[in-house]
Amino acid sequence: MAPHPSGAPTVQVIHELEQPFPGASDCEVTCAASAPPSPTRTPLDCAEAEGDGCREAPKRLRARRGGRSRPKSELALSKQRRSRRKKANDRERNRMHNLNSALDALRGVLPTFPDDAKLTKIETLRFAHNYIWALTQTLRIADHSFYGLEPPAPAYGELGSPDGGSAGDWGSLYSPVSQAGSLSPAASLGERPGLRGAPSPACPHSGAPAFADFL
DNA sequence: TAGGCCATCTGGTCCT
DNA sequence: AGGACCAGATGGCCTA
Repeated sequence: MAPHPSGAPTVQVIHELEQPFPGASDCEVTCAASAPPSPTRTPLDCAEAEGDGCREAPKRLRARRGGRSRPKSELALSKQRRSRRKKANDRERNRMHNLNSALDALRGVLPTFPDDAKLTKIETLRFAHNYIWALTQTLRIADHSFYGLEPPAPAYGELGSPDGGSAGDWGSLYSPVSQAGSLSPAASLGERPGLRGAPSPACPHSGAPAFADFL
């Protein structure tokens, strides 16, 4: 279901899975920077072709009027502007690649089947949110049963899962418990044919190794 | 064909 | 001044 942009540059994340927070290093950003020119059209080209279209006009006037020093010709300024824009575009592209790398790393540690369709960005975030919540609940319950204590009051809000599922219920990760507009990954996963048949609620991870395990 | 998802560009804003 | 971050716009790809 989730689209796999064929033209888009592939993000390498395998090595990052071993890092606490992949993509955090500037080196990596720099490395990514040398990658892939845009596979699609570049509006910059259009802008260049149009020669700083009418959108730029007011700013140009401002620059001309307010310039403390204006040793540069219009041509030089235009060149400088384009150069700066190009650099900003590169940085923005790298920033987004970096963000996607982190997202891919996150996908890698979430319990899904290898042949499942790739989680979309929003699904990944929602799933991670619930997954963390469920793990927390499990830990808490295990803790208290070990010490023979009464189950504690829910820590996350008053009751239930972040999405409104029942507390401590692994199934809440995978079953559609959410109301419309909730953050539940389950809801969206349930809607996706490729993602049906979730891991066993009793042991989510053992039944579904992360993608990274198969790489 | 419509709708979802995505990558990219772009201009604005804030921060260093 | 320059970089980071953000949100809006745009267009491509894919699936139902």
